[in-house]
Amino acid sequence: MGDEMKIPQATAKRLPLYYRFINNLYLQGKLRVSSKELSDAVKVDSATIRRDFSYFGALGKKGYGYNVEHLLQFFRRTLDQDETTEVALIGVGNLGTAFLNYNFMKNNNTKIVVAFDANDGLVGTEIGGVPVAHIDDLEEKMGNVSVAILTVPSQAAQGITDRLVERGVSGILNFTPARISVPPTVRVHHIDLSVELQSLAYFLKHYPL
Amino acid sequence: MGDEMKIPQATAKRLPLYYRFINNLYLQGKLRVSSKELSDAVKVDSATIRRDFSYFGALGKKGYGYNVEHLLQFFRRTLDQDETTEVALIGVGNLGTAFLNYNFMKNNNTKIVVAFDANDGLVGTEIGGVPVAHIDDLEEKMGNVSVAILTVPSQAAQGITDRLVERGVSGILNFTPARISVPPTVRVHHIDLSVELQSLAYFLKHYPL
DNA sequence: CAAAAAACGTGATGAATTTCACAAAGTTAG
DNA sequence: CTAACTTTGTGAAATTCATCACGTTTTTTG
Repeated sequence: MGDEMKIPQATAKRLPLYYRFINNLYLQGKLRVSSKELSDAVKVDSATIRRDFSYFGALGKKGYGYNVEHLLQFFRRTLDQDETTEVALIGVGNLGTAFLNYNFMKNNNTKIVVAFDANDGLVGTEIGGVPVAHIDDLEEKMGNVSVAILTVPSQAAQGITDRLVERGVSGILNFTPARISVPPTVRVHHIDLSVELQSLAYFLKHYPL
Repeated sequence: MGDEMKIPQATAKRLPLYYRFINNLYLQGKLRVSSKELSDAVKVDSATIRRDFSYFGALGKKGYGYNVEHLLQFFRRTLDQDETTEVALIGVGNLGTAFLNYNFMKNNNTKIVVAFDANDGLVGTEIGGVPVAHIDDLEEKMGNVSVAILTVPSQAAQGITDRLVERGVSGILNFTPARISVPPTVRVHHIDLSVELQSLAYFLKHYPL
């Protein structure tokens, strides 16, 4: 729990990525892997990988590399893969539906357990195995999920956010273009698809490789 | 064109965000805005905003703030809003369909002009006004788009990428979990939904706010 | 008009992150 | 067993980025 609180955020953001690739290697039956091989796979500099791993102690062996199974077990523990985080999805539009059908993160530690929408035609149905409830019943039916995925129209974002926060949600993955306001105890990650596309276009024009 | 090449990447990534909010202000009829107000709206520290703007010269006036119209025109020019970047979308699954219907970036400088899929049932149809072609006809029908959105199954990612690169694409927005390999002249932005959700969960457990 | 308030632009600082580069330790081949 | 090779883990340097704090300029108020 209250482990070493000194793992850099940049490192923490890469952990799930490492986990997935190590899992792939394991499924492929690979026994060992070097930071260089892993680097080719995840496209992160090998020195960065070694540095990242080193925050957790000496996971590898000099001249050998890393034992895949050992590494996998370590990451499973570290990322709490055994304990599932329950997630609610708000807004079953195009994007929301995609996530539900995606059967998001089948092999991961997060699971969408309930969805909400204002459209009466959807309420009561199941999409991707997830029941859809009416947004008016949010407080009543969201249980005690602590994470929400927000895929509502941007005008609705702040209102819904306030209700989620009120209800005790502590993490929000915000796919709306709106920048939502939350108390300092709530963490928000923005994924702004239009900004991503535009900034890619900007980089192409102004930062030729 | 060959402007000042010294704009920090972190700044460049925020430009589209600034643009959108300034545009909102303009549509609301606001005439002026301070870095503090903008900061509240986009959730970026006001000093950071002033610093970002300063890379482009003195856009504001002391004691007054920034003139919204002037700022908007400046950003429109800087982000090449007048010149539309044509984009191809590969993979009309749940996520791809969502983007097409999203009518992505109506008011922006990027536009999906063609989509591709292997499903014969989709080929020939239009989704969100975008024609869907068969993936086998990729080379023939993609025109000279320079940016592609990749929403295919991860197994197909590298193969399609190679074809895109061969065809001259210089930017890829990759929504698959695969880390694709490209020549150094091609820019890839990864948006890894599962990593985003997992890292949010990790932060919540290990970095209490 | 004068004083007070607002707000920019930026030097300086500090924090976070990446990368270099190499000693130390282990592995492999003959 | 020895020599050659591999690869880690990490000090130190380099880079990138965010934030502070304040002089300066302009606006606003009385």
